[in-house]
Amino acid sequence: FHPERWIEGERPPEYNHVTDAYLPFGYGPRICIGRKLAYAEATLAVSEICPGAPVERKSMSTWFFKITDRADDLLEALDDGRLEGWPAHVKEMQRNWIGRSEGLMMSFPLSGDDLPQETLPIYTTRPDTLYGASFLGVAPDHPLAKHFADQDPACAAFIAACQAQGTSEADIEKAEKKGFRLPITGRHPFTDEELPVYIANFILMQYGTGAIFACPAHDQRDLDFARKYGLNVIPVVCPPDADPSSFDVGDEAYVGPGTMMMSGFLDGLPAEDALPAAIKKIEEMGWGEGTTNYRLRDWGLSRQRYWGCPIPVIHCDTCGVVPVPQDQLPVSLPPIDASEFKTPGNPLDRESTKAWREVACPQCGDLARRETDTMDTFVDSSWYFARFASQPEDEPIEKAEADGWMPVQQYIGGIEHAILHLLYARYFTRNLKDCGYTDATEPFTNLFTQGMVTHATYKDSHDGWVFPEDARHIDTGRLWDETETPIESDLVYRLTREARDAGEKFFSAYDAQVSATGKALYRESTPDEKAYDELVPDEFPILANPIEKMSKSKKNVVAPEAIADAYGADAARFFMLSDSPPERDVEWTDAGVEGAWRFANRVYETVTKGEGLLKAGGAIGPDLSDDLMALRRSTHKTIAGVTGDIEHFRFNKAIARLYEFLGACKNLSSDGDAAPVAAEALGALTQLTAPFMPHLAEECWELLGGEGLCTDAEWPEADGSLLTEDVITLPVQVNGKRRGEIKVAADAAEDAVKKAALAQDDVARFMEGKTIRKVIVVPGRIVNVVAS
RNA sequence: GCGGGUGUGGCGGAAUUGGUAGACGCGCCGGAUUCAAAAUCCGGUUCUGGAGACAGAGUGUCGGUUCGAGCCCGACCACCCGUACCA
Repeated sequence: FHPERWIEGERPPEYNHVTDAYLPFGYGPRICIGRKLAYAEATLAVSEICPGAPVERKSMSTWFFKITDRADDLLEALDDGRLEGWPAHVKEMQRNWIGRSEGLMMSFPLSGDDLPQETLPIYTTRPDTLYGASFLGVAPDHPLAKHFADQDPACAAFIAACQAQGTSEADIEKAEKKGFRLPITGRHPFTDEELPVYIANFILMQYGTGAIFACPAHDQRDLDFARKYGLNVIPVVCPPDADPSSFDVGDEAYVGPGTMMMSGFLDGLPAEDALPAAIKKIEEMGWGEGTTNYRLRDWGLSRQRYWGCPIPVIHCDTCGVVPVPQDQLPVSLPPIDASEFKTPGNPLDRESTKAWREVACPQCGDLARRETDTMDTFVDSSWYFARFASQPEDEPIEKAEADGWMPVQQYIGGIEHAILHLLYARYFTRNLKDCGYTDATEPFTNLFTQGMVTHATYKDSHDGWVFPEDARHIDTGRLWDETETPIESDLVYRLTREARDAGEKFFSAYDAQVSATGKALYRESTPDEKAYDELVPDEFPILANPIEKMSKSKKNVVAPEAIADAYGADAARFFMLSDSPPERDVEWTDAGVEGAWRFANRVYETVTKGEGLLKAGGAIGPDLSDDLMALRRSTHKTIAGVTGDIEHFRFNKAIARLYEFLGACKNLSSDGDAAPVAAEALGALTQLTAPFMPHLAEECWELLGGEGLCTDAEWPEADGSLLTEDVITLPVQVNGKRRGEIKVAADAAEDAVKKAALAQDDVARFMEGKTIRKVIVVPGRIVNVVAS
């Protein structure tokens, strides 16, 4: 990102969420688009103008990427090994999002007066149940519905009612199935029966054709609808364990496998065979064909706002949509006054930007207009990695250069990007490949989804959020109401007096139900003690709420500056890495940071004991005492362990090892023979700590007299011969329960180990009066004696 | 409803992938130091019984496989995330 290209000015408040989420201020208009790539984008965009685009739009078109054209490949790559380095759950989410289904697209011939169309195309995944059809349905915003709404006020009213309740989530949950009967019918392909046609509120225009045939016996929604309007319910699939002559559905549609019945030529077939048979028949009759349908929809990339990358096309009355010529790219946004943001709508459509908008058509030279829509920010994030791989930013991507880096070996991001960003990036990379910019099809070989930082939240009794640092914990307290039942909350906290004095929000009285009595708000000590405490008048109870993702509105963020001042940036980083595995959320706690801070101090103190040792040098002697050998083993085990843990993203485990190793270094001596051993240990401690506490490590490095920067020093390597012990401790089990342990040479023969195990006192004690059936020796691991 | 995931001490989490369950940290308890406190250091800390050595139980529940199961298999329960009148 090039700061010199940012636009100076005030951040428009209504675009807060955009700038917060993705971009440094003003990044949009000058996004670093290579000229050639921008041209490719324009071409892709121009080639597809959505036929069903809403017409109310001010600008002349709505721009889509035809991501559905690549749905199959995007789906297949999830399973064919190209994304082996991705977490299974992310792949599963993408699979669901693409939502491929095999089915039948067919048309029912319509009869009735004043028909706007002769047939009604529908989509179904259950053509096997066609004989169970009892009505046809269309979405409220289906063209057919609109046609009749124009003539019939009742119909129009029904549609309006559907649209009014449509979006509210709470409504959808309990929404009743509702329908409106149209004065037309559709002819059944197999039975020639005339089926009634309804507008139904549960049909979505966006999916399939926005129309269905309904088989109430085998679809719950259809059944609910049929029961309400007294329509036929004809079971055509009989469950394996049911009697076909008497099988009927009650209020629950049967969706399982079974045998076809009441289904003419399909009778007796298993449902899974009936499905292709029905499709084949419909195809032979010429009424429709088997198709694949996707839940995935095309990617609408145009946004009616100023902050975004301009879509580089020009609209000409004569030539139509014309791409901006390459030598005029990138298209820059016109500078505008900050006051333009105070009115809703896109400033690019206003009088003030007319001079920018009106340009000569690149083809005929007549007066034409620039596209005023800008791109979805997801467009930018879909290919930035390729841009980084080939610089400079105002030159086209150089394929050879890009392929030197692409695909990204390790991508790290939050789970919130599991679908949109990661799918768009995969799609875009395929486009880049087709345009000849890279050979990669998949952008990210390995994906790691890290967790978020969460923090406790607190609320006062008026539901106001309270800063965690203002909550003083009373760990023995619990809130009770007058009848002595615990109030739904955990422990009691009180707003500190300091916070209140500083003007922090607080409430004047606790819940009326409690404070009416003027006492008994909490009690200290154990629940079986009946002594209640009065509230201290100037302290106020607040309640702990769920631990949540840090958010300014919930007041549970921590200020990085404050943490850095109090504990240092190293401690904050160290704590976050140490507490949880990185794919999980970390709960931020002050106590945790303090622990990290203590560790930092202890490391520094320990290293002080070895001041100058690295500079002094000196070889490690051949005959070391047991203690020194033990320290060396510990050093090298830690090197091996931490290195492996870092490679596998197990930072919390790496840090646990560092704590352990610090304990081992605690009493080291740095005299005589011990000096080189101490130097080795402290040098390793410093280097292994460096990735987590870089500043501390550099201090320690200097103290030890290391050369240059710790960061630049070669990573320590573990000596394999020091990773194993000569004498090992083996646990001994009797019948699977641990009863004792023995010390044996690491390379002891099995017989010797058996002998030692059976001779062990505790083991012998548990075998008294028993016969040994078997002795299992797992070398280096365990001995199990089976006796009865 | 569907899809995915997770269940281990008071808490965050370890467990070499079938081999000593609870590493390490937080918290808590005890001790040292201090006139006192904070800080620091040392020790303890799964539960039950026992002064103790020790014994018994124990990884959401029930069952199975195995010399041996937190880990594998079957059934269930709970919670979390995603998603939805997707025909």
